[in-house]
Amino acid sequence: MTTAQARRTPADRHDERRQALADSALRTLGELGYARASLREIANNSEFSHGVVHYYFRDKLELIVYCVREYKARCVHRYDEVVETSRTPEELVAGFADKLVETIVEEAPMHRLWYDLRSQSMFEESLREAVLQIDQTLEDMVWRVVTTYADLSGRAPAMASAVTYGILDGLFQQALLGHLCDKEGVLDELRHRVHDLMPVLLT
Amino acid sequence: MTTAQARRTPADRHDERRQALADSALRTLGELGYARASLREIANNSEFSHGVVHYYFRDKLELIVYCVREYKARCVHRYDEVVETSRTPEELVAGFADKLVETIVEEAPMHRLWYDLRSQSMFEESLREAVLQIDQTLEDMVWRVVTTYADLSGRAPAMASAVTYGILDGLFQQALLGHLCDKEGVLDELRHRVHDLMPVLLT
DNA sequence: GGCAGGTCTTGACGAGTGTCAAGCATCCGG
DNA sequence: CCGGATGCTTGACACTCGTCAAGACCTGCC
Repeated sequence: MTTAQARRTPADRHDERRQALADSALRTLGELGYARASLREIANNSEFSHGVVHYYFRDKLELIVYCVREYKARCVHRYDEVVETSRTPEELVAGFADKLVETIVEEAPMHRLWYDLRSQSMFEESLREAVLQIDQTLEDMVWRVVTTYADLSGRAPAMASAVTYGILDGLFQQALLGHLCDKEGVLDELRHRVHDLMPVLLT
Repeated sequence: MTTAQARRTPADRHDERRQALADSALRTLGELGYARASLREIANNSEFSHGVVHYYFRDKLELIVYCVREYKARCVHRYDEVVETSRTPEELVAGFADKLVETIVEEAPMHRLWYDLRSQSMFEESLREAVLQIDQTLEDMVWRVVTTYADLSGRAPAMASAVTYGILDGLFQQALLGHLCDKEGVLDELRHRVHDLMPVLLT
């Protein structure tokens, strides 16, 4: 029936457009934030007109949650390569720290959107489920880094997964804010802090 | 001239009303967040009507920045008593951890507002000055706790002030989100985590 | 009392919002 | 070549927003 037999079934086309729309939305959301990104603005930054949103999504919230889940899926394996290729603890720490800095430089809009949404979820219950799910995914991602680091070091993580994530997330958020405020040296500081901190995360 | 000689000079009355309006605004902002707290809603939760805002404040932004600065002034000495009365490191850690938990329970709306504003400042430049200033004040507050803890322990802080703040802020934010999402045991976890973490913050 | 002055309410404005229905375009099977 | 379904645009709706001007209220002084 619906198995992928033909080149491009109508349903595929539908999903493609949905995806394209979500991509545009994500760009606009990263630029303006959750509150100020209107559907008209989102549509303006895409190849569609403002009415089409309700053809592919029930309402604004469904669009945004879809976007953010997509972002999650795209972002969650950002550190996998570092984890897999590192052969020494020093190599992993260096790779991890560099990747964090690179993330801030290249994906600042996406990540300020994430912090925006997480803050909004403290007010809007309808966002909480998606936010908690994504937060868990990020925690798992960090945990993969730290457990690998522990293995390479022949030691064990000193703290629970959530604590480790909370700490690193705090530092990352601080650096992101500093970077967006044009504070000098914030990226190098983050790199050094990660280097200093990682050993502390093991027993 | 303008010295406080009379019972209540007109200028005083003016400031009192300004303050009362700011208090109402702060309550509404804590309830709805930065984006959804309209001037009408703020006025509804006060003894005034919606037009009066522009009598006491130039515009919405001036009102909000005024509110948040007031909040800062009110909140910045929250841990002073713990710092001043503790005679042993254990006492200080326990008092600090309890106070953090108490803050989440009693002042959750104010603090989600703070995180909301800090996120918004990543998008709106007009908020950054105030946000950075408040962030620094919070960092100083945490630093007072940690240096006192170090003194009582006869040791020295292991990390820079900003790192220490970033770490604790990360954990606090995580606990606040969990608390607002009705996650069980989140407050006790925070308490234990602070107990575990504080020794790590010293050399 | 009456008349300023500051204080506050009311109502309106234009701009912007999410949503949706009606209609145009485009494509595909007959 | 046609006709219907699908995809998309346009325009309108009901609403909310920040802002401000016009006037009412109120208070205190002559």
